[in-house]
Amino acid sequence: MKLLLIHSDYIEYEVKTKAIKTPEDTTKKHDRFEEALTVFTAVEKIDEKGPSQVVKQAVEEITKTADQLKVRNIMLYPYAHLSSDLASPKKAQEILVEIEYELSQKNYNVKRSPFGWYKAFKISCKGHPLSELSREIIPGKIEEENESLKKERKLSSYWYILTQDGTLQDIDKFNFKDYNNLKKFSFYEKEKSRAVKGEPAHVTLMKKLEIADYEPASDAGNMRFYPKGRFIKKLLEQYVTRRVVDYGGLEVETPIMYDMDHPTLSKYLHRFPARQYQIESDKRNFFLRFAACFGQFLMAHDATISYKDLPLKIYEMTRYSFRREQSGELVGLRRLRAFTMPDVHALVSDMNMAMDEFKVRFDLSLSVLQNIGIDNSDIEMALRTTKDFYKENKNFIVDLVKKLGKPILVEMWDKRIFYFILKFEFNFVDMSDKASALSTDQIDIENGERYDIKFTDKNGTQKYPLILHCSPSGAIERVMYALLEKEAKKMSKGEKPMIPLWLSPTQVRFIPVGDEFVKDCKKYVDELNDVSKYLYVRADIDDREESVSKKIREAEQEWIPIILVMGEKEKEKKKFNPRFRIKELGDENKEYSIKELHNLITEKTKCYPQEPIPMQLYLSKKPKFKG
RNA sequence: GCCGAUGUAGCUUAGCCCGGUUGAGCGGCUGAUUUGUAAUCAGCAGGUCGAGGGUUCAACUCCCUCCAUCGGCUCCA
Repeated sequence: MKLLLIHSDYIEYEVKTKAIKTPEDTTKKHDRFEEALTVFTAVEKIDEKGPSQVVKQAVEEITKTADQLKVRNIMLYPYAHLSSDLASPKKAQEILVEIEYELSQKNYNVKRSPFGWYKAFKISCKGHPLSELSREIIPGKIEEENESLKKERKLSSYWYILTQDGTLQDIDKFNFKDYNNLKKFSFYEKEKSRAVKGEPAHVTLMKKLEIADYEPASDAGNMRFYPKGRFIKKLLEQYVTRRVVDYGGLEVETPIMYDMDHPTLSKYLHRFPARQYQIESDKRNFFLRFAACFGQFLMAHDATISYKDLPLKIYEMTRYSFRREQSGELVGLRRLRAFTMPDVHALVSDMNMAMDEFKVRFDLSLSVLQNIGIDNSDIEMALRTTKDFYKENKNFIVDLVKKLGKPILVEMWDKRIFYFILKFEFNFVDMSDKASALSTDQIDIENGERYDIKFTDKNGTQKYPLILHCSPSGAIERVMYALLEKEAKKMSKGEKPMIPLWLSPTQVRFIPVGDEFVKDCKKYVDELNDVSKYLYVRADIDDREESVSKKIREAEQEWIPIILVMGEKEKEKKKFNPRFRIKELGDENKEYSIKELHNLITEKTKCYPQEPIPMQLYLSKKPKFKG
């Protein structure tokens, strides 16, 4: 709804001719109001979604202004020309009558000029700074509708556990004995003594390891990343992007903000009006994207696509996507208001192609997570679909469960409520028994048409494609959260935590026993990187004037995977007795030459992105970002 | 957003119940030590006690409001 409020000496009108087919009945052809706040109003299309909300917000705005101006007289004046996207006359009139009623209940003297007529009017504006105000009202939460949607979903939603052999069991009947995490995920149940655990494990770790931190100068849920955190995030981004490009994704870049009034977007947008950041720029309003869908769909809308081009895969690593989650929901790297999200859509011709592609992307997601360092035992799968789809495609679905190799949670609806017909998620269950989705893929059967995306089929006819939405890893920050929580679990069992070798900012630390060995360390660091110009071994040197044991202690606390002490012995033999953080890395009782260490490391990291060390070579020149 | 808890130096924290010039460890700086596989020693600097208001002769301490963080709830296309 658009409002134009004018503090007037008087407002006067005269009814002339009909402006619409069935205008409001009126006997009064002429009226005048002295010392009134004249409120020109235009009810818009989107107001129809939440009429009661709009009335409430409009009344608030009007009374606020009236009280400020100390005015008791209010003239409501329908004025269609304030907007180009008007509500139906019937609805508009209802809303205006409702506003009139509410205002009169609050003891204002209210007049309303008749709806649907051309009128001549005269107005005298007082002209002081507050005398002319315009307001835009967008219905807030569409509460009633959300409620009913929720209820409907609850009523028609059924929960099962599906095992590899294809048995579908009611969730209450399933024996969870060997499936503790699935149980936690399925019931999201509370364990006995959870009182006052302090902040989540990964939050403590992300600060301690100088990965990421809260930024008080920004909005909550917008993080700062220190050099080490940025580095880990960069490598994850690169790795996921590489895998999607190998799969055939065409990487694009699209804007982070979009016009709220764009006809296609606004429909989609107003289903979830309370969730975006909004930006006002000149006279236009923009929202920050909450997914990569818009940009890619708008691009696909303008593209010329043949059936031969399908499946067509479009990809973007969104830095960032924005969602204004409720403040209480935000936690560390798990749930943010600004996050980095890989999003690959696939346009397909029909359901058969959709299902084939779904399988491919299922494998891709599983493999991406595994290679990152999150394997099958760390995740629980959920699958959501309708009863009919399940019945018709049972074998297809059971095949997915076989691939995962353990039972999954299934949610089924009587009829389709959302835009997708089939969706899978891989969920991570953390130290506090919270579950969060990582990878996901959906078969969307609505948005091809909604965005008017077309392809030409064999016969030359134009068709709407189905669209798959996939994030093969989930949000990158959330992947970091999962990796940290996974290590926290290890720590609680008394095991040493470690960032996967390919992600460790420092892989090797040299500790010279005295000043005179610093230059030898430098020589070896260079040697480690001279073997190949395409493979990096990230090494640094602790040249500070501290005791050897203190330097080792600190390297251990920094989770450095390989620690090498450099002294007379090593200089002579050209061999090291490394401290390996975990036994999978190497044998502590063996001596290693630089060449052997190089091979050991690159063997484990060569299929991952290669980047040099993101920090100073010498620890004496490294600042502390935290603590 | 709702309910509860917390906020003291860059970090971790003592003091607050019962009002009377904030105390320490780590880190930083300076000096000594030149170190062989998880903390070398000494000195120095560093605090509008989250912000604003109130009560009081006097507030880190008691009261109110706000902000931030944590936990729970709700929520998570």
